[in-house]
Amino acid sequence: MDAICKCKNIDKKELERTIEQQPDADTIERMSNFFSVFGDGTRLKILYYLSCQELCVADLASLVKMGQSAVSHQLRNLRLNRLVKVRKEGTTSYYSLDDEHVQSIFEVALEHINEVKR
Amino acid sequence: MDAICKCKNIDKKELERTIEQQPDADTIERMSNFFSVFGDGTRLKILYYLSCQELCVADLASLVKMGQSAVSHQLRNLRLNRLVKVRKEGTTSYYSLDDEHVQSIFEVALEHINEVKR
DNA sequence: TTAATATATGAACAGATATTCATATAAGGA
DNA sequence: TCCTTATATGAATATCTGTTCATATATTAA
Repeated sequence: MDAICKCKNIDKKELERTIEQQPDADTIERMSNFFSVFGDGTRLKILYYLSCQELCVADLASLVKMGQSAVSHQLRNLRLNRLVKVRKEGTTSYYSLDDEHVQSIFEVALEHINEVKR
Repeated sequence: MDAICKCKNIDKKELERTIEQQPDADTIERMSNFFSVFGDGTRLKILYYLSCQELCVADLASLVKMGQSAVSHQLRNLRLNRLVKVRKEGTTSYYSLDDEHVQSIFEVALEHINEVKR
């Protein structure tokens, strides 16, 4: 503990609790991975559009003004992270949200950026 | 609109509303930027430790098991994004959280990754 | 079967990002 | 003043990530 805390003014009892209760490496990795998914404009737009209604790849591509391939890659990312799901009908794939947390995540982020508006 | 929606089964009235109400480019950029900050394990750990108590750079470095420089760079990032603030005392800098959303953000993320546990 | 359409995916490339290293700044003590 | 300590920061580097391009797969129509 001495090796860890060289500063005065630090509550060492509190620090012990902090270390005991710290999230394990796996949790940290899952969390950072989860947030990284939201850390890209294209994916945010896709999630926004899908929060309104189910849409096919071609429509999403024209909505986000990006190539079909790029959108398809991003949808794969979102699918692997369990944020969207697919429904196939003939050759077209209809995507929709697969997580009810997306809305609340968006709300907290909007609160933050609105407070920080410079 | 025809150029946008080539698929059947799409509610075009809803699509119009979706486009009208879509967040502007600036908002999208701020949001993705905000989430990117949380998309890194080192920063997540720092935020966790600071959610327990104010800490100096050296202590944070030994807690996250990383060099002083790396931590300092990340603290700068967090500071620029208004997530932490500094208090100087002599040569040491004490960092603490500067945003009450951090807790709620963490909670939503934990809910998600706990549901997705594979 | 052949052609057309919708989507998926591997490879390549460009741009972004985290860490390290070296060094600068700045305060306090000897 | 000189030395030590705590932190900050610019540059370099290695890694990661998003997009594009080319192509594969699969379904439907002719």
